[in-house]
Amino acid sequence: MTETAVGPIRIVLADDERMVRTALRVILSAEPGLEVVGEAASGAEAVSVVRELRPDVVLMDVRMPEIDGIRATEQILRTLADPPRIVVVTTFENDSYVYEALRAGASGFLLKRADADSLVQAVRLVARSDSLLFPAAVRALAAEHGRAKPAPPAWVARLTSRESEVLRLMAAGLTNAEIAGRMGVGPATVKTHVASVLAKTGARDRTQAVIAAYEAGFMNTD
Amino acid sequence: MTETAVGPIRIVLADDERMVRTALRVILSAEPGLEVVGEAASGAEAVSVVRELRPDVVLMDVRMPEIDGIRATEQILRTLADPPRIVVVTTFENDSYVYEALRAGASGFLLKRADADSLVQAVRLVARSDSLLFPAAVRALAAEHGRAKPAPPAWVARLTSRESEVLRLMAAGLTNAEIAGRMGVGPATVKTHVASVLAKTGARDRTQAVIAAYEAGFMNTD
DNA sequence: ATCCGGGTCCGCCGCGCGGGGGAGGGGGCT
DNA sequence: AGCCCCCTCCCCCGCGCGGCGGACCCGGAT
Repeated sequence: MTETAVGPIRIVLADDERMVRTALRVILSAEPGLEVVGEAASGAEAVSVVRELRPDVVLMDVRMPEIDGIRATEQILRTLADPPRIVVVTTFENDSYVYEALRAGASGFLLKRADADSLVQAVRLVARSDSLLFPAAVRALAAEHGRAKPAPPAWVARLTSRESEVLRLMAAGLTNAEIAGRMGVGPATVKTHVASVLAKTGARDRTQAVIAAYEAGFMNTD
Repeated sequence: MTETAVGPIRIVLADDERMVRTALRVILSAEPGLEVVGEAASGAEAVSVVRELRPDVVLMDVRMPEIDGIRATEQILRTLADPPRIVVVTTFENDSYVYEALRAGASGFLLKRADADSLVQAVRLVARSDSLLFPAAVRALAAEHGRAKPAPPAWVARLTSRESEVLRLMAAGLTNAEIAGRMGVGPATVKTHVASVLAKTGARDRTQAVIAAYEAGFMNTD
């Protein structure tokens, strides 16, 4: 409502491939009310161009030299007052960057294979309302997802394959004898491995070792 | 691209408040290329109306009598071949229903306070491309979030306050003696509680009890 | 009034577990 | 050839733990 009256939607394109930028420019410029005011071929350039031109919308590729689209998005949203809406452009919709982009504050996503009309309307929609199709709840969800897996503790990598196996079975609630049976080795061997696991995890007993495994997200690594 | 040529976008409104339906109808009908073909005042009605009219887009309120919007969405997407895009209408954007709606397969969200232009463009956009602003990755994220906390097992509620306390300390890696000290009771008392916890959790030893606590999300309940 | 369940304690017993040490074999690195 | 790590297995010892039975107090339900 606010920007519709004051003039056209001002757009900056950030993509390292010239052809992509040209294609987008052609599509968007043909549309009344849309104006492509600048381009950038890298993340760093995107940040400075946006800082200078203050567009309403940025179409940001994820894979770019110097700084990728995610960090460029972060920098723009963090450093600018009244920042533009940022639409992230990806090739694959199950791209892992999607999470990070959401967390970084992207307002929308576009697939590179999207047709012209979708592109135009996505830009229009995003320029008007940031949270229309991306509720705060979704963003919170992404944030949660991100900070849920921060630290795979150092000791995980130090476990030998056998020790990992033993820890996994410990964390399944098996006794040493059961683990021995399951692994086809003697109980004494299992005890040795358990002792190593306790030492490496800094655990006092098997219970603490299991706790460490869970806290480390060790059980999710299936 | 496909539907634009073959005719107007056919819309069904599902909301238990007549005023909301009327308002939406007025806004959408005034727009060229959009046509409101039907209305429903409940989730159940929405399912049958959609099944009969086969619209392109459904605007679905979450809170409705009989069947809520979420389950109506599920039913529609599950039972119909070539189902319509469903846009969920919520009052608050951090509504917890957002997760479930995403998991149910909703293509977009609208706030009831959205302005007319946003509404129209959201409908247009969603009619054209389902996954444009909701990548598969986001949907997967919601699904993961959903099945992460489905079952707070029955035994959790059956624990007495003292037993919960003991289990929490067990899951912190403390020995019975340490728990006794921390709780200001005798070691024998702790042993009694531990025995109760083991019985209720179906655990064989404290390790399995701790596992049960983690699996039940018992440790997140801080 | 009785009963029941939660919380608090106490003993005894057996066993799985953890700590310590030793020993042999295989594979990789130098 | 050495060396070291990993895997394998053995002994003994001590203790925390889990299973059993019994006891008391108290508050609420019957």
